[in-house]
Amino acid sequence: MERGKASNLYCFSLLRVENELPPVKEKTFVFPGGCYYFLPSQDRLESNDMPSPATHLDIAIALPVWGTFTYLAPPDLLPSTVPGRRVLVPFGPRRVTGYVLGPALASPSTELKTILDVLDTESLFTEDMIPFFRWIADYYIYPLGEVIRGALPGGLNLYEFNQYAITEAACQLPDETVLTDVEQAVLDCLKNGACRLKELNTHLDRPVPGRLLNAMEQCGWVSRKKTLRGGRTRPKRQKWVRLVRPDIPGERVTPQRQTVLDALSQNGEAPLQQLRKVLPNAASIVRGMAARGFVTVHESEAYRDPFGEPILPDHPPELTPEQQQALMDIHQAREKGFAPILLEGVTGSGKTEVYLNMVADTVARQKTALVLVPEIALISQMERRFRARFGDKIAVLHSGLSAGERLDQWMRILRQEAAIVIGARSAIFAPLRHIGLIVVDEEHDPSYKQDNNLRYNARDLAVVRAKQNSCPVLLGSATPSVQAYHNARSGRFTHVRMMQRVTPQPLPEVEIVDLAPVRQERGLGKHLTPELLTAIRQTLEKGEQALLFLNRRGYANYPHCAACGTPVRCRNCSITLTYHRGANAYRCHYCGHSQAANQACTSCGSTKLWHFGLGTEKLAEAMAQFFPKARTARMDHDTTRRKGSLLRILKDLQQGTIDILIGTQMVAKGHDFPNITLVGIVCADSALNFPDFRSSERTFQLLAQVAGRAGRGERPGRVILQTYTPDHFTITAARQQNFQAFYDREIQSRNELGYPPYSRMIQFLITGKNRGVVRETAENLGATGRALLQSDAARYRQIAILGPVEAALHQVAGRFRWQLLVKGPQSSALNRFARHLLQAMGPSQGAASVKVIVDVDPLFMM
DNA sequence: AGCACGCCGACT
DNA sequence: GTCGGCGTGCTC
Repeated sequence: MERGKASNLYCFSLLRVENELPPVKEKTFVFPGGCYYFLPSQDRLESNDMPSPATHLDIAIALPVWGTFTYLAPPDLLPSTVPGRRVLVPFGPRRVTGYVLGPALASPSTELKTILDVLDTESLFTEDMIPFFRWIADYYIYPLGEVIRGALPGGLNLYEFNQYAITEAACQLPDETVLTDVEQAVLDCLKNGACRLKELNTHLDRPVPGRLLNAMEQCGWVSRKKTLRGGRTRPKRQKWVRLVRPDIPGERVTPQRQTVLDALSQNGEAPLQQLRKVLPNAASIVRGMAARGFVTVHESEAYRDPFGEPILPDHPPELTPEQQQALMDIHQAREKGFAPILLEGVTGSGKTEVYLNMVADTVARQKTALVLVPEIALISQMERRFRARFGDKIAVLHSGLSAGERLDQWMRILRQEAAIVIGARSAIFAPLRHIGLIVVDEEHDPSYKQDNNLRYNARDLAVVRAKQNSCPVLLGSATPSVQAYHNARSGRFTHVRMMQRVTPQPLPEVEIVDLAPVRQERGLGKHLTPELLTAIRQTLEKGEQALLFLNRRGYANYPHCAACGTPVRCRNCSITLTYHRGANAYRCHYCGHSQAANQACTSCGSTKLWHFGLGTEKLAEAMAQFFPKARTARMDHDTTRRKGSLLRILKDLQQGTIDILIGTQMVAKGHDFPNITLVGIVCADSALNFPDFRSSERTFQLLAQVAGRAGRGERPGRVILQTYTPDHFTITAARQQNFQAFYDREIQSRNELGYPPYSRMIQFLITGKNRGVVRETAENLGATGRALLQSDAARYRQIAILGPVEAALHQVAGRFRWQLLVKGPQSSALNRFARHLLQAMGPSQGAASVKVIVDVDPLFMM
């Protein structure tokens, strides 16, 4: 209990980190590989107690640099330097974008520079988000300016670069001028237009030394100009045409003009865009009419609309007693202000209706609500239900939006034109004011974890943001994460349960089929047992739908030479390629590398290649063979990449034009498939043996979720689960859909091994193109860390270092990977140790070509 | 991140 | 002797 208390993933102890971390007073330094480290600017702050004048502002720079910077606001700009707005500031030799955080607390001893311009007329984030950003920067050990830049819509910032152009003189050089190859190449390239040094490098396909350009500048061949770039994302301006008078004496009303007048007669005004639809040359007609006084034209900001067709309003259904009870429990918990609540509800128990109810209540209290959904695919479903209930109060934020649409949604939220935000993990940064509720649907879903740049977990941040805003946060799942459940069990989270389905159907019956007897079969018989095939046949005969789950896309994942057995490997990664029959190509699912499939074995030259291993593509083909009359469809990353294709599949499924749906984990995620009565899990344990302590947890969640897709409609469901390890506790618990049984077993082993939630972890991922140097740096990091533990044994008493080891995927996209794991019961001490270690590594101890990535609370450790 | 500077080894 | 590679430090 004691240890559990300290180790909790997002309990209050984590929320204290902010205060526990004293400003660290070491010097700034850059970590090997430019992966910046350390540390805040406090060390250069004067220790005088004088508050700085009101003209001194605290600015976060939108670059990977540590600390914030103090700038002077000139009198004319001072009134507009409001927190949340962006400013253009001189930074070293160039001008860059910064974010106003507020007045500076103290002044640095160096001479201050002055803000050059304010880039926004309204703030891009609210003032109460600043502590949130600071918390994130501290906790995830990431530069504050980069945190903010990542949170805001992209493509807004301005940065200055040197831009080089060819001069007149260089164009008319006398023939006898002797130029080196590089010089000639540079001049030739610049003849196509001025560009940056970086662009020059890519054009010429070799690094051009900056000094060469300086020399060429001296000769008068090239000129250098500092140029601002960026700011490509902008609000959309729309032209409106307004009717002034329909007839003017002496002016002819031509048929075309009449068309315009008719179009305007209804509302008195219309967007020019709309007039174009009835009159293709409306622009020129309108221009003439405006000149003669028929109409006026004005511009205003327009929102780009990411929503699809309009939706009919719906009425809240009558709640089940269980839902009513859940709502009462939630309301009771929210009395306290901040209240983390785990809503554990079996698949089909109607959690969404509870969310809708809570959001309605929140909006009625004049507060706003944030709803997080794991994937874009699920957002459209959630969005439709919310729009049916709340109309245009909804804003959406996800990666499927264009940069412009994203900006527009952002501004609607800021201007309080949308009180409810639905989005994927990045929506945790939505600039809502007066947040009254945060909902995290499918709380356990690993896609809440961002796995590049700032490696945050939106579910954890939801709890932090709720805490900072004193509001409830509702984490919903049928298969809660071990961490969340642990919190619920220990009383830190309010635990609300819904264990019955809304429909009359009970949870489906799960039959386990052992794959061992068919292991020796050749071809498809290895993967498809008679039991499964019979069940599919019976389902089809009854005119019902079947879902086959196979967590592997493509055709075959183990292509190899028939003659010598050499597998077809990715040239950039330590992995075999997957054969995709549709594209007739081998593809790497890690780096995206693709090569044509008509190639010979690299080892023996044989052109006969076998495509072993079963992917969704091959499974779909097999179903077409076994059941020629059945209509099959695939739902995976490959078939849903195009916008709208997922909706198409879902619609076909609903209309009954699909009999067998084959899908990857995508089908496990919360979709409502009312007519599916059979779920076949082709291989339940494919993910069970991953070298990751969470593999059981993920497997259980996946199996229970997929099984939950069966029998959500009128007829009862049935699940066939094929496995090589029928006795594994994960499989038996998934069979009964008994989360409790799974959890009891899993939490015990976590405790014994000291894994989360009984400890916290920070992973250092060391990558680089030179295998030896990566290894050296990793070993160096480990040795430095161990030395540090010894030198400050009292402070770091409970911290353990694991590794370094070569990563399970030891090469991805041409970069070799090593990892080092640090583990300890307290997040604050661990955080401090990680910073200390990075700092101790110093800039000289690792080659610059090696990057060290810090991953706090890592989720995947491959 | 991008820029400037300064150190080395390999060439005229 | 320089040229040009690259590592290092700094940005209010």
